[in-house]
Amino acid sequence: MGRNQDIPKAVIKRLSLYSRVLQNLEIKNVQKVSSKELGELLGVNSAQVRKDLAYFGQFGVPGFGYYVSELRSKIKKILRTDRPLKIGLIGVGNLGSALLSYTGFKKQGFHIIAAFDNDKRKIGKKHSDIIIQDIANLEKTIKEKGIEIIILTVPVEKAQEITNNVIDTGITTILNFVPIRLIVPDYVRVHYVDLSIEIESLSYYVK
Amino acid sequence: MGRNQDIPKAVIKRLSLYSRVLQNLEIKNVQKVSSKELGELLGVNSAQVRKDLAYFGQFGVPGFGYYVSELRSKIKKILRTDRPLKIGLIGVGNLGSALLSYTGFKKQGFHIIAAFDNDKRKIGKKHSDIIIQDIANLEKTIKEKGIEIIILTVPVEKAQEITNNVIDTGITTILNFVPIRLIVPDYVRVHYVDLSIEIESLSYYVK
DNA sequence: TAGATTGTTAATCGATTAACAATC
DNA sequence: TAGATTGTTAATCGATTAACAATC
Repeated sequence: MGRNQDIPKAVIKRLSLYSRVLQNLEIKNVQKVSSKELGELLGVNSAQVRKDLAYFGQFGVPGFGYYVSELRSKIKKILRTDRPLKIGLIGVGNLGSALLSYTGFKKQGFHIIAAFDNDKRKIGKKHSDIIIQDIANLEKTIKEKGIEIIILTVPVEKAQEITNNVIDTGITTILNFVPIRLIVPDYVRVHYVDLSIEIESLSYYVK
Repeated sequence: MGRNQDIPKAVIKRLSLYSRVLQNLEIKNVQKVSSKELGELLGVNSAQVRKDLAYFGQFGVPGFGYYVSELRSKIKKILRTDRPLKIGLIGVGNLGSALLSYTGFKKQGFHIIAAFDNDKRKIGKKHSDIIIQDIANLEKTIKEKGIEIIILTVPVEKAQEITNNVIDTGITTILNFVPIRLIVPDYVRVHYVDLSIEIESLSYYVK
């Protein structure tokens, strides 16, 4: 399972961006694209596009460029988004319930298939086609449904404890919206989305 | 107004993180902190902490460290979050309304003071203490209320057009949740929060 | 074939880390 | 004073970009 840990995180993020741009080109029925064009659409250098792809193999035709849909499907395979991703969400508060109903995920083929909370008033209620479950069922449901990624939108005070529980179930990939640095073992990957930090660092650039 | 454009974006983001960690230390009544301790709390090298701060001046006491609350207030001054930030939000859909009621912003002292939509059914309705306004009033309200930052949560198809309108009002800082690269003049700063890209790049690390 | 663009190596650039004199 | 930690310069590391032979 230990996949090439040595590929820079920035490369993986750009791969996702390439994938989306290629999707847009596909919709427009564009057949071919060069690294130069792809780079321009994303604001990155053409050499970087080629180098990013070179980490994973050879996908282009010298003198020609890349076949749009072929490249896209290969990138999706690399990212493993060539199949439905099984996502669970913990903490159905403001942000959590917004993410549950966020159509942007569905558009990209990402489906949240389970949601958990500890609030008795929420448990059992239906939200965007899924029934909110008691967090006590976390391990059972994660295993039954084969959930691979957990989105964390719980209160700060509970975040570390719940993270520990999540890791105990065998989950290794977490998207954390809670403004706290989680302590996790090396093999667990946490990506942080910190809305306040985004605002605060934008503030510096206010004219 | 042209502030030091040459300070790396990563430094500004870390500054926001330092600020939050210092806030937590303040709450715990910790008086002093060294660059080593601060670095450990954030997973960065102590030399980096010192170097980041050195961009802006000398804040420490050799042989001693930094006074927690003094350092924090100086960082807040640099980031200009030592005063209430005036934020407007455009697009009161799922994500937009979640951000309106997101308590995390308020906790950090960031207040969304205006929200806009073009849906007649939403306009005039109250949401988290603010009345949703017609987007036709964008320029007027931004100027009247002195809004400095715009959060964009509109549908993809309208994002570029609305961005153009926003820029026409004189706004130069945008937090964009719409999964599209916005075309803006050089003096405008756009930060992107792209939830699908976060999921897609996490997918690569699924075991 | 001539033209174009890839894949890849070498050069450059920038950011991170180490080291240490200055100093509290 | 001795010990500790800053601020800053120099060394290292890694990522980006340029250049070009290979090749369609």
